[in-house]
Amino acid sequence: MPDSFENIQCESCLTRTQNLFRHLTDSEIHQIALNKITQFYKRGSILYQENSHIKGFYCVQKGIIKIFKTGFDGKQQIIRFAKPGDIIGYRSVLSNEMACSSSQVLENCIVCKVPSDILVNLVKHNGNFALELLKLSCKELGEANTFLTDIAQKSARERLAEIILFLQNEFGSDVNGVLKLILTREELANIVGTATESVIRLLSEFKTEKLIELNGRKIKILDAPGLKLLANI
Amino acid sequence: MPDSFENIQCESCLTRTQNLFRHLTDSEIHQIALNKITQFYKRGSILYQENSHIKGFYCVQKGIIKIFKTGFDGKQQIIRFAKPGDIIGYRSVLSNEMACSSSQVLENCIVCKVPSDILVNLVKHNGNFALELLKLSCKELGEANTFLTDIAQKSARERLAEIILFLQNEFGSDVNGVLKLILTREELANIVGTATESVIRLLSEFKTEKLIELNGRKIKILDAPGLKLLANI
DNA sequence: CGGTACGTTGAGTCATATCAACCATAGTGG
DNA sequence: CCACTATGGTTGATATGACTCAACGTACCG
Repeated sequence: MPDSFENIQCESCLTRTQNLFRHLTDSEIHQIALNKITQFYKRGSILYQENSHIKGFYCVQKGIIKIFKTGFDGKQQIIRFAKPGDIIGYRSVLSNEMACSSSQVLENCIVCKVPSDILVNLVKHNGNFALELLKLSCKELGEANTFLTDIAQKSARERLAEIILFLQNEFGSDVNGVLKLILTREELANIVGTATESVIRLLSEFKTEKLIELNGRKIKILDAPGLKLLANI
Repeated sequence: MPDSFENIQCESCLTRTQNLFRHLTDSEIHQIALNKITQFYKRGSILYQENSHIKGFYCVQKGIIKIFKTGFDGKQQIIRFAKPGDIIGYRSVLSNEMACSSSQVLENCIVCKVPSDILVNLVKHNGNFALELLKLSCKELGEANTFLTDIAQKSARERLAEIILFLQNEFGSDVNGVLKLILTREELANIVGTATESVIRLLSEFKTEKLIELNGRKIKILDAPGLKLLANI
C-alpha cells in the first residue's frame, strides 16, 4: 500500500531530461505537475494487479519494480524490471485494456502516478513525445522477442548465466563485483523460467566452476567472460 | 525476390478503413500513394533479414508472412505472423535500428513498401495516427508477453494445442474444419519452440485422441473444446 | 520461543531432445 | 524416361535436462 508523499517537482525531475520527456513544453510539464500524485511504496507492495483497471501510468523516481504475469498454475513469470526513469503501466492506459501484468516493488520506491488522459493528450498533441513513446514500446517489444527466443531455445543453464550478466548490466555491481539487485532464488527462477530448485542447483554449479561466488542472496561475479561464453551471447 | 507490380490505389485499399490508417487525411493518403511501391513476393522469399537495415515498412495487402528470429544454433523462432491489413518492419523504422527479426513469405504476397520518413512524419503530425500505432505496438507487446509466459511455463503439448487453436482463430478453417494456413512440421516446431520430431509425435498423439485429423500438412480440428482444455486457456 | 519464509539436498520420474535410419515426394538434369 | 538429389516426414532407441516431491536446515521476526 502506498504512503502519501510530498510531491516531487516535475520541473527538476531527473526524468525530465531523459528521452521520453525531453520534448515536453513547460506548459505540458506543468500540466503533469498539477495532476500527478507522488507515492511511496515499500518492498513487497503491489502497484497494480493483472486484470485490474489502471487509471494512469507510473513514473519511477526511485527503487526497483518487477513486472510479471501469473501463469496458469499461479507461477510468476517476470517480464521486465523498472528502475528510476522508467515508466510502467502505459501499455494498459493506451490500449485502454485491463492490465496484462502485475507489478511489485523489489526495492522501496517513489513513483509519480499520472492520470491516463494526460498521457493520451500528450501523444495526440506532441508528435515528438509520441515518437519517443513509440520508440520505447518498440524497444520493449524487441527485448520481449529476444527473451522469447532465448527461453524457447536455450537451456536453463544458459539462461541463468545470461540473466546474471543482465542483472549486472542493468542494475550494476558494487566495487567487489556483487550484484546490487538482491533477488530470492524463487524470483531468479521466475525470470529464468525454471523451478526454484533448478536455480539453486545451477547457482551452486556456477560456484563450483568458479564463475560466481555466493553469500546468501548476494551473487558476486568472478568470471564474466566465462558466463558470457556459457550464455552464448 | 520481389516482382514489380502495378501500384495498388491507397485510396481504395482495404487497410484504409482499418484502425491504423482510418485517421489519415486525404492528403496524407495521397502522400503515401505517391511514395509507396507495390511488390509481389512468392512463397519462400525473404522480405528482410535480421540485422539488415530497413528503409521502410511493409503494408500487407495479400498473403501471409512469418516473422522470426534466428537463435544461436540457427534454429528459427517464429514470433508472429502478418496477414492482409497488418504492417511489418515498423519497429526497426521507428527505433532506427537494424531489424531484430527476419520475415519470410508463407503464402504468396502483395505488399506495399512505404519509406521510413513518411511513417515518422505521420507519427509526428497526426496525433490520432500516433495513438493508433502505439495501440498496435502495445497490443503486440502484450501478445509477446503472453507468449513468453506460455513458453516458459507450459509443456510442448499444451503449447501445440494452443497454437493449433490460434491458427484457426487467426487464419480460419474451411467448411470441413481444416486449417487454412498450411505449415511444415518444422515451422510448427518453430512456433511452439520445440523439436520437429516432438511436434510429429504430439500431432499423432492428438490424432489418436481424436482431437484432430491429419492429411499430409493439413490439420483438421475435430474437438476444439478438447484442445482448449488441453491447452489450459 | 515458536512460526514463517526461504534455502538446500536427494531421489525418482517424466518430458523432451538427440541421433539415426528409413520412407515419400517432387523436382532436376542427363 | 530414369536415376539422382533435396526436402520433408516418420519412427525407434537412447540420453538427459529439468520437474516434482519430500525432508530438513537456516534465519529472521514478532
